[in-house]
Amino acid sequence: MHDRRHSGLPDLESLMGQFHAYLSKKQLKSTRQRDLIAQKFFAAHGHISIEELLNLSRAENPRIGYATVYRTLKLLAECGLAAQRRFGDGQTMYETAGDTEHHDHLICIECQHVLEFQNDDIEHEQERVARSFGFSLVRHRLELYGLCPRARGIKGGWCPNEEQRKLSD
Amino acid sequence: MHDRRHSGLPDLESLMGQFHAYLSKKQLKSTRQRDLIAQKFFAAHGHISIEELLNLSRAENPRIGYATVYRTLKLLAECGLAAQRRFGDGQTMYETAGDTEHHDHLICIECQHVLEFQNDDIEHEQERVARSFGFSLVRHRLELYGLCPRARGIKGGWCPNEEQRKLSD
DNA sequence: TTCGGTGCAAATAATTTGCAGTGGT
DNA sequence: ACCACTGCAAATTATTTGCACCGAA
Repeated sequence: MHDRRHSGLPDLESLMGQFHAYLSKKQLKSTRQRDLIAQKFFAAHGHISIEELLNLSRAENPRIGYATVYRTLKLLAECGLAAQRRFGDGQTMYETAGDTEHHDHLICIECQHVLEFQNDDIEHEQERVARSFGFSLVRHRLELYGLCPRARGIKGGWCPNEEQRKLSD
Repeated sequence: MHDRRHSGLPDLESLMGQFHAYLSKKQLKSTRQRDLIAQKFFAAHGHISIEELLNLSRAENPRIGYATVYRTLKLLAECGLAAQRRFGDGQTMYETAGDTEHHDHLICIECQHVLEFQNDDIEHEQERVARSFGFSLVRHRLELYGLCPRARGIKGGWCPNEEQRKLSD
């Protein structure tokens, strides 16, 4: 149902390629900083905040500043490679938005973590709704908020938060 | 399909009642300012920004300040009567979120206007997805972005923007 | 060599908070 | 009367901008 995520994903090289193509089309320049930030961003291919991205980038180049991260992310958004998202109260997050791939979000309101999923039935139904109003559908956003098994009090229940921790250690 | 908006909506009185119930349960006080802001908010029962709400409230009581509006909206959100929403880049918007009623959004990316709709098939499928991850679903947000008939270039096409204007005159 | 890019610090914008006085209960 | 609430202004936080210097084309 959603393992598309792990196969058809554009690879880093192709994403960087798209980015560079956009820059040169607009007569803008490729710089170390932009490349570094874009690579970190693509590598994280999930949800990342400006601050996290800054920290990742500073690990390799400590002199990178907030402004450059903001500016680079704005470029990435312009060329459709990043999408701005503002969940609950927290900071603004960005995510990769390759054309081929789309996912929706399932968010635990207790541990705050975010799972991605994809469901074709929902997508089709959305198409139908839009058509029924005479609209042509361009894009959408679907976020489900709920409680993960752990938060629901299921003992030994699985929690996306911890899952994530395990993966990143 | 969406004329439910004009029938089953909780009325102002009932909404104010829920608000007051919440306040007294929490041993908080009902004040003129809170009542005024809440009423303006419910009356607008669509999407409204802090600033718009402040202006509406100031029309009746010019001394209302931003802080009070923020604080009141936070209370309304706590008791489930308001929901914070951050669309594109603009300001944060709030909308009424009565328990009985739920709607999703269909937004024209050209004329910026927002239609509400409700589709049970999608709702059910969302439930199923959440369950398949072991989540219990609490609430969701669905926004469809597209082009309205007019924007698609259909001559004489219908445009939610103008529709709205007609209704509110 | 030429502009656009970068880093920093200062500017803005959005939201929150401290406090002295006001007002529900 | 008590303690929460309000309005204001100051504080915080997130994001943008101005500018002198740097570096890709």
